[in-house]
Amino acid sequence: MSVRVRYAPSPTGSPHVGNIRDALFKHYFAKHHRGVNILRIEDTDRTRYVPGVEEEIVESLNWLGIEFQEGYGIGGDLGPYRQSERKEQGIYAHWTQVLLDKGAAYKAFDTSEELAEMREFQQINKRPIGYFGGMWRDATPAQVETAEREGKPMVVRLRIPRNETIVIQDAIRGRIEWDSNTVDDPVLIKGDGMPTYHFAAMVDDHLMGITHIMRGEEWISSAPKHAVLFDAFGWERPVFVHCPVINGKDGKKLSKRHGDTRCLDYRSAGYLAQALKNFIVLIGWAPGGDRELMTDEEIVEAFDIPGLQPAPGVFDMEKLRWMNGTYIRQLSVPDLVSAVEAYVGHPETEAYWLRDVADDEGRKKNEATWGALALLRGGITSDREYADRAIALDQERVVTLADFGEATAFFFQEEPPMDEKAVAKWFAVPHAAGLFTELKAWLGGRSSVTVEECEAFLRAFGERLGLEKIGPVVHPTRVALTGKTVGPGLFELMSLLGPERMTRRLDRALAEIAP
RNA sequence: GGCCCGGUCGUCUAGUGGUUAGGAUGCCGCCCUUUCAAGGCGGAGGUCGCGGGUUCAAGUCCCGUCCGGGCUACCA
Repeated sequence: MSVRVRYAPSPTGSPHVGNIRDALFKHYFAKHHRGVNILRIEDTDRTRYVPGVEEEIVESLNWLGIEFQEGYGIGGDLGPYRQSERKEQGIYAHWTQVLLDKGAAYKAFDTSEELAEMREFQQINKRPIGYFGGMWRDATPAQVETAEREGKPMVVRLRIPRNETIVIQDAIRGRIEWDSNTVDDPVLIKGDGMPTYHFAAMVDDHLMGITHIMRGEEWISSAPKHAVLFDAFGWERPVFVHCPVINGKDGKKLSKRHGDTRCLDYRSAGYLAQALKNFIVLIGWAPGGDRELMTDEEIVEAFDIPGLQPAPGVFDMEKLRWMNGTYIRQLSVPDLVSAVEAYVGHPETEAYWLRDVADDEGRKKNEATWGALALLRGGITSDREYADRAIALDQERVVTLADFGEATAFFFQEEPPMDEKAVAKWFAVPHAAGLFTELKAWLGGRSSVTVEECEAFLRAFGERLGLEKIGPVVHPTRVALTGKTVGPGLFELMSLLGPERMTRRLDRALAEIAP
């Protein structure tokens, strides 16, 4: 039988890394088995519904190249793929009635106050907390009829069998069992007529032919309810695959301060989709052996249940940064420049760096980052070839796409800011003025210089000075030309800057030495 | 409180009874070198949560225990 899985987000907020990892596992699992991945929107909680999130979910998924063969926005024979629409079609009402007719579910008319009271009582008496029947599980038809006539609030609950052992077979953890007396009767249909996750997801999973219920391990506790539901219908249970979750550095669920960033913010921050995917898939899954850097094809080939880890993992930002850097370095120059061009040109990039942040220092840094990026964007429009070559020169020196702003800034600034300490150190060497003057003279009249010519000139100058190492010649020149002590190879950068720009910068340096 | 899941360097992990417990990241050092990176080489970092067993042999099997986490909603 062909594998069918589903990614079923609730549109209650922007997709974060945890959600995306879930989607990623299903994507690779389906591809590995040449099966089907379905996108289903679970919008049964109207109180938490956030408009516009569906679009962001789709955009996040598209950015990462997570594929679906069926579902919301794609289509398929088993739609609709949005649960609120399925509810409108009466799908859940129909299957609720089936359960009611079988006696596998029952109507309950407790008020929320009564429920709260019940829980309080259970807490005080140290009893298991939950709905284990109340007065409605075994109410007579007459009592139910009266309650309905009085218009009391009603929910439908699943009748969990008592005094039994409920066993599920988890594909990662093996056999898991519960005393059915510790499993309470879950609500299937809420007071507003909407189905709960427990009901809608399981009914849809069956109707959509889902073969593997892959989900986070936080669902293990509800698994017996779901198993009982499948059994009550007489449906074959899918394979349960409870995947480990991603935790923050504190070992707890991912939170804002621990890297649970909005998925698309990684794009805005300059991460490559492929790097993020490779990194995230490796949390909670390993291909065996020492493999880490993998192409998408290799991951598809290797991804399967045996590599899934039972223990949750921690999101390590530093390792993501390393991986992103190696992915940037692996890009061909044409691919690199188009990635950078797309990045600086994306409206969300600017919005990301310029958005409100609480601390002052952080905001200033972000503004500076965007300032440099905007400079690069301007450079690309005014002289694309020049900009592209500048980008290529910094490929080895960045971790994210955003780093290209700062790294290439001096190429576009008419008067790059000078690092004062560097000026103090390198403009003070005795040969500085002579070096700049000679270089200027050498440049005079030329329209361009090659890397080799620059190197030859500076080496010759060094030799005339009797220098063994070329450092004392290189460093002052670098500072004069870029204002900085770090950056791409000096000869390469000189060739790209060209005689005109260099001459102006040398004039400025000379003025600095002897005002 | 109850139920359930988990536990190998800080972190991600390899490991399926016999390995000096391996790799990656991060950290430190050296080399290369015009700087910073990148790259190469090396180092520190693990009593495999702990305690008992079983076995000639245990990270690997069994029992107990501790710690962490999840659920305990008419949220998902």
